[in-house]
Amino acid sequence: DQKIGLFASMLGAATPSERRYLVRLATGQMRLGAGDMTLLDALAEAFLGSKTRRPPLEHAYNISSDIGLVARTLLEEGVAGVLAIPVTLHRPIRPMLTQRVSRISEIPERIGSSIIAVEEKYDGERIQAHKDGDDVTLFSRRLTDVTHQYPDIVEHVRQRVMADTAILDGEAVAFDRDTETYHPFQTLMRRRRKHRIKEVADEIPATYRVFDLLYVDGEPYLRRSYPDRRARLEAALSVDERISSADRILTGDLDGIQDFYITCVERGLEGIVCKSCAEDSFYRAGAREWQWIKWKSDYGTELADTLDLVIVGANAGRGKRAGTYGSVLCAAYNHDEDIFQTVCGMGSGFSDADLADLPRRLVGAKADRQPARVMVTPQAAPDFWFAPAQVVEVLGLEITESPVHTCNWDPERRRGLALRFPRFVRWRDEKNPEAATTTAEITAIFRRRREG
DNA sequence: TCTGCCTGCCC
DNA sequence: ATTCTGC
DNA sequence: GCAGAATGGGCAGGCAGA
Repeated sequence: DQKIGLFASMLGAATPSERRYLVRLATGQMRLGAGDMTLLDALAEAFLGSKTRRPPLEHAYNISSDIGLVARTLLEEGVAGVLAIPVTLHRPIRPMLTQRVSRISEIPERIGSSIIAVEEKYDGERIQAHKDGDDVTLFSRRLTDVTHQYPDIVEHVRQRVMADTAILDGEAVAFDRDTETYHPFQTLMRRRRKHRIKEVADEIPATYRVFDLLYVDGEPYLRRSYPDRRARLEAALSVDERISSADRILTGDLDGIQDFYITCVERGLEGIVCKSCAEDSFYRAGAREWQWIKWKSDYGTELADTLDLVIVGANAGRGKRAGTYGSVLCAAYNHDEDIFQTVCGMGSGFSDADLADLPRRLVGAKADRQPARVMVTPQAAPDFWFAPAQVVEVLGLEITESPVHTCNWDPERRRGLALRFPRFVRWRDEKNPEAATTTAEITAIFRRRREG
């Protein structure tokens, strides 16, 4: 009520144009067209005369993650001051990201190194750990402080990193000792909490798989080569069951990459990350460049399972999709019951032309209310309903358990199955809705992966 | 007090 | 996360 | 190729309303 009163008085005092932006702010509809990089361009333009002078500012930002600090330092001390901003413990470094390719054979072509390190890729949470004596801070990929969420990792970094100060980069995962397999990502995410952290940490212990070293014993390591950083990392780690460096191989060719990839997938891992071992294989904070390339099982569609799903609903688009559909609700066919059960929404993978085409394709199936043969939970209920008619090919990474999608719905557990990372591939106009992928087939895919 | 919806942040 | 598009 | 902005599933947690 306090908030409402305050906001009401702000709206009352505002001009019509101000009101528009206040409402957009409150409803999360604000689009600035300016992210952090555009802000840095603006700083360079304003204080250094041209946005071509962004690089030193960008570097300081990449190692400090604090655009306010960069701006303040630039104003007070000029470029020299910005260049002197050091890597600082407990101030996160922007994580280096991985590039993607559409064929695995592109990896050796683009990586720019004859020797390639191939590391396991884990489906967990990216964690940057700062060790400052006994004082440990953990940061998530988007640099929020998650120290309190992982008391077990804090303790392991404290005890098993044999350096007084260090910054590590790695992945928190939930490894099940009994089955010798990694828990699904969803299980690890139960650790993202404020309360009852201790109990859940005991129930789902985290393992820290470290793959990089950015700073050690007072020295920044960003501009050392990957092989040097890795060697120093291994020297500093006193490995045990809950903290270790990422498993990897070194290879010189595509066959080596492919072999390791296959063993990773067979062991239930998400994929691989290939890393350049060249002289200039520095840690490029904040960058997504060709020194690191990832490969996951859904990238090469030949091996991946694509699903043919039926459109049963759509949601109104926002922003640049305002006025048309932003996403569609997709369902599989339950042959036994002759009904359609939802598997995912889908709004990615559409070109602007596909999107423009959507209303025309769907208009004939438009329904006033939920069609009788369509089963949907309240959380997944769409803005617009369609009778099952249009079939579409959908690509995704994997099938997961779902509290909102009704495919293979278990009324006892109130859970169905959903597709993770769904995206549009193409229309399947020649298919009838009853020829879509069945809920039984999706269930089989889920079980096959889950039970090896 | 309990439930459902919405947001924020992981991927 | 994935994907598309304007610059 | 970069930067930005569309969009996905899921979990925890806060808050409004039953």
